[in-house]
Amino acid sequence: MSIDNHPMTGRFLQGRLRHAMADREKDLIEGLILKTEELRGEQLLLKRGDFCDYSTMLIEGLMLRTIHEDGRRSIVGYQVPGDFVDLHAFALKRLDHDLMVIGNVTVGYVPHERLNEIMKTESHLARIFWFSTLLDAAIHREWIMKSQQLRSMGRLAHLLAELWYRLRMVELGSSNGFQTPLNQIHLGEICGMSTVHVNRCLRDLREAGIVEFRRGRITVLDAEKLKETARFEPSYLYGEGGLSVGHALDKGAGETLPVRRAG
Amino acid sequence: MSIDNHPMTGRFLQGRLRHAMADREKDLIEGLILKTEELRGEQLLLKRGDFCDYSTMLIEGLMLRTIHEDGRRSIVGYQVPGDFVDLHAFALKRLDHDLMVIGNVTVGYVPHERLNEIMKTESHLARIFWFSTLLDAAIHREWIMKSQQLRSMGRLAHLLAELWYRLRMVELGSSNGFQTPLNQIHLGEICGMSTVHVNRCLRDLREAGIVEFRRGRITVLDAEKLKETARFEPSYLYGEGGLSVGHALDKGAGETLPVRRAG
DNA sequence: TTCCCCACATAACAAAGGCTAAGTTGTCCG
DNA sequence: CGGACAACTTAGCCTTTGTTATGTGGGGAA
Repeated sequence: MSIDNHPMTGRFLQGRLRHAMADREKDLIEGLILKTEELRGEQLLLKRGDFCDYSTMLIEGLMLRTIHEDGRRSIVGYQVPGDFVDLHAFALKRLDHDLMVIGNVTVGYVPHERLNEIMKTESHLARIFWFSTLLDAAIHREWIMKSQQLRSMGRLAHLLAELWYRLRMVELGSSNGFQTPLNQIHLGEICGMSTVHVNRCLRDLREAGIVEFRRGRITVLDAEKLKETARFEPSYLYGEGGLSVGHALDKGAGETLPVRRAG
Repeated sequence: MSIDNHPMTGRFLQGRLRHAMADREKDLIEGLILKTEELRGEQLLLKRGDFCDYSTMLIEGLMLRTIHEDGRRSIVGYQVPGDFVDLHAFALKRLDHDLMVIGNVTVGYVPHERLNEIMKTESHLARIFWFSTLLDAAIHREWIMKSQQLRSMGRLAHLLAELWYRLRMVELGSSNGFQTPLNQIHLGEICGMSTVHVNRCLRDLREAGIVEFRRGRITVLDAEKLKETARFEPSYLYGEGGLSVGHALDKGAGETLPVRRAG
């Protein structure tokens, strides 16, 4: 297994830039976690606007980024195990959205003072951390594009495909599906559609032999059709072999290529 | 005027954290720009997946972040003067989307080797740069929420309200409107709706006495109604007086508050 | 076991928005 | 001054999606 010997942070950037970190750096990250906490059910972890001088690493379970407006909730992102969830808070100090946990969750807390110390001396790690926050932004952009281009069934399929892919990147989920604490209301809050319509689309996906949702258990019936329905193209997740190949953050990579322009 | 004596970068983080930078730091940033270029019309500046070892500061005009899929174009973000456009490329090295210029644009190029040098010695500036990329992510999240919560007229109103606000943050636009190179096709590509429907919504907005779009000239007829229709709440832009008050990136701010949790 | 509750499921109607197909207007260019 | 072109405008029809209402089913608590 590749969760190596880091029980808390072994999934951090797994499948992406984990290979670009030296063992010494992985140890440093592991040492950042001051304490861990187990939570269950659906609860608020951090509220929009709260001052915050620690960050959170998600160790087990699922977390949601939510925004409440006019009494209605939106889910603008989610995080899977291994994600450094609110590294944002380190640079922004106040979040523009809420963080919620859902299901059975284990989180690790990282005080910003420890991060500060490390960032001063470890410039490569600082870049890695920055990189990891930019991954979230890339996912945001994909969501924006999908909301513009796909009808509801495609958006729903895309969410399921992405979730499956992200879980498998960190060695969760299986080749024929995965488990999730999300219900149909959550799916609607993520895809921007009514619960009734989520249900309609799930029925269509099931009857088309693509994917089945049953009380938190997602069974992928036809991975190829799912990918097609969702127009899922995972390069935006910057996995190994994708856009990040030959990445400048790799251990010891030089940066000597000349400036060039496209077009 | 507050564009101070930095002709290229004087708008960088204006209205947000510019006040948190020392004059010495502003000089450093100004010195980053190797050369500038003027462009006009609608053209591709950087293509998805291209390797890239410089970043771009937008000095004048408008830039778009676009993603093409199945022959259809999506606009997933835009930048206004003063924005450090693809600082992302510094950390990611390859972009997951295209960058386009539109209208009459002046850009400044910043080689990554210069950025590298500065980041090593100037940890405060490094944090400022990180902060500025997180601002883009916050905007992405707001767009996601708006796409989930608002119908087409609201989304269109939100775009116009945000653009107006962001331009005014950097002392562009006026109290009753602004000029933009965007046409109704672009508006549709941003809001995820057909051009025909953009036109319908613009008519509705005009007839409701809210805002008027006429060949690149936006006239705000009733700022209050616009804000209301768009449910526009600008705190996500982290302007002065908003979420970033008492910000830890302020010059010389200490970071001594205790860890606390919300909820 | 039985009840209760929450998540899931379906139907019928209404509203929003996509698509096609024409116009119309303004601007630039010869 | 007239033609060409791009941006804008409107109408009509049809699909997608929201809304309201109501029914079903399975798991946990008493």
